[in-house]
Amino acid sequence: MPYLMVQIPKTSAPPPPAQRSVPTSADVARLAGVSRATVSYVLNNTSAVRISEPTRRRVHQAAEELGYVPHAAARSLRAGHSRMVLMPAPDVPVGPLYSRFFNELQWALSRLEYTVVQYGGLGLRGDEAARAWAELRPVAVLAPGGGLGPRGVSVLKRSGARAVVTLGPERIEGAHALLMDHQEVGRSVGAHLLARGYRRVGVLVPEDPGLEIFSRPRLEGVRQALAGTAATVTEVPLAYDEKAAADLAGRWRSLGLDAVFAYNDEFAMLLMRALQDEGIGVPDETAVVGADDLMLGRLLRPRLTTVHIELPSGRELAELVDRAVREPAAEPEAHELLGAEVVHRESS
Amino acid sequence: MPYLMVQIPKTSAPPPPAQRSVPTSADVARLAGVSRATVSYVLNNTSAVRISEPTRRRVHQAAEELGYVPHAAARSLRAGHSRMVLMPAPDVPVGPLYSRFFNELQWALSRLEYTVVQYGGLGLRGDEAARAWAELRPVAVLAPGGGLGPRGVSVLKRSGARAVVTLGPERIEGAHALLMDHQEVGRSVGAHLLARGYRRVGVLVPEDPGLEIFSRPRLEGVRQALAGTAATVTEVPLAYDEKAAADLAGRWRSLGLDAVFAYNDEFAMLLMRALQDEGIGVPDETAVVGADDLMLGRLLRPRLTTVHIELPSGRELAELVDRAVREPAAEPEAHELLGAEVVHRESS
DNA sequence: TTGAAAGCGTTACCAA
DNA sequence: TTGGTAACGCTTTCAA
Repeated sequence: MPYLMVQIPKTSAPPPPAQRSVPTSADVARLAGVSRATVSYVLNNTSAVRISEPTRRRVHQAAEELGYVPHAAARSLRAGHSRMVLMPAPDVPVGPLYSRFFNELQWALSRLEYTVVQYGGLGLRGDEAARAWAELRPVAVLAPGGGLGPRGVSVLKRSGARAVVTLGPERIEGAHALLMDHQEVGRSVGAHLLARGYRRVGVLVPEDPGLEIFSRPRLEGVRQALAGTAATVTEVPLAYDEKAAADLAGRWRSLGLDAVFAYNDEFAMLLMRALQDEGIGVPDETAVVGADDLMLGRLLRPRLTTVHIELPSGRELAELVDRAVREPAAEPEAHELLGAEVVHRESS
Repeated sequence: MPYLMVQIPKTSAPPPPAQRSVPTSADVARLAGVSRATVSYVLNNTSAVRISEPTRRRVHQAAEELGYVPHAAARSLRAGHSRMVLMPAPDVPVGPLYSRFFNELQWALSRLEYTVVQYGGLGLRGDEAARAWAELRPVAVLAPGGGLGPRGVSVLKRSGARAVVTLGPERIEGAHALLMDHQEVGRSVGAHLLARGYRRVGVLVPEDPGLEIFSRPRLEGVRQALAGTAATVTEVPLAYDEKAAADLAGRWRSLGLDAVFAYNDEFAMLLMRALQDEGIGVPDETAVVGADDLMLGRLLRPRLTTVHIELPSGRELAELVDRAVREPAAEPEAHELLGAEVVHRESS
């Protein structure tokens, strides 16, 4: 941000207080009695040039003594590129499923010598955010859909990103797409309920707006699966809150539903408890289905029917990113990578 | 690329090929027919210099047309400092409590105009990691304890970090400390169980080694609370796994415990279900206490006694970081910031 | 009001 | 085997 650059030099002019200035490769060179070039050769193990063993030692020792650490910005400025893969930090607390997936991906990218960085620019929307990311000149950007549009992708590519990969429901022009179609989750639940003879299906929709990107498609998927049948779909908003659940359970019978898709396992647990406290039998009076196949679903009584969501391994994704970086001209790939399968247990 | 510089000035007609090289402020200057300095003045709203309105417009338009985005590395290289706050990305899937805390902190730091970056260097340990972080020349580093030692702190400070803040059980020389003493969690549980007359206390310890930094102190806390009393403490390892829990429940009675602290609410749920399936009454035969005060504890029957953990607001922490950055010479502060309080429900 | 030039820390080319 | 030097993109004096 421009005004930021104006603010700083005034207020915090840096007269090194109790802090010696940061050692540079020139300092190392001086202490070792060699040139900066030699320092660079030694510290980077440049194979094109041979440096004598005594010199190497002197350089290493000098670097050690000064606590020299190379300056990444200077290096990538000089090199004209970096190995940074940027992903925006999630702005909502994210479940164990997604969290594990991200970790695996991060690990796999590290193995391929990329530096993974999660950028926490929480105020920024869409193209604003893309601009902020572009300032860091990442070699690749991995962004959840929703925020990023074709303009954002274009900004990133023009600023040197060799690969832009979106995770989300739809393809974005110019970007590789990892399609995660949560409608598929809803569809599988719809089909399951239909097959088991349920006809008046409720779908819980969390009131937290941050979850809409998941909840809307899941709802829509149920609608699709039941379209053209005798079954009806009722949207039921619910906050993740004991009181709200109890209220809902109190007027549950008036809704006249024989089954409900509870968005995910945690909401399912919340609702199921409230229904049971109200004396409503699960699954006899109302079937309950969750999603995400968390441990807790197996621990409930009745055991929770849920949707197992299969994500690809982090390694595969890391390889996609790597391929895209190496072949930036290639046509963007689109991968459908969300497998949804109902795990039938006792609650439906 | 140089040859581009040669091409343009002659024709000055920009027929944009597929993938041009990244536009710089020099390109903007050329297109707008001004100097690079002027571009910088305009784009940064430098108040010290007056630029005519027509010139401003030309510059802005040229920047827009080229899709110019400033190069953060070059900027901070020149400026000699950045506003980047670095924190290592967590290497284990982390619970909702910690996750919410981090999000809040991130948001608060953004409000103070810091750029928050989570660095995902998963292979690195201790001082290795500190070196990698130092390469990015962050103005502040916020790191969970465990990994970082005094040497790491020193590396970071020598490389220009004006504040190093650790989150963890102990103070590290030279760094500000946000002390999160999980022993306190164990102590409060120990005191609670003792007061309610339990004498043979088991403590569940997750087998996942990533959780040791939390589980060890919690166990130790229980030991402390029960030291010098007639009560005994038994360490009970358990994997987060249905089968393991069932096995444990199968030999539960042979352990001769009348109460168990289950590490956290999720393990408590796992164990409680296994005990109940085995016909072991909770709390009559064995009391169960969790920790973290998650929603799910309220939904269990019997309702789960747990430990509510109070973390400070992200805003306060952000302000501590900001203060530390502005006054790097100041004595490192240490804040005790984990409040633990037992929430008594029905399972104990 | 604008422009020329220096310099931030690196690395790579070309000489010595 | 080593050293000088230019260049990466940007901001900021100092001059015009």
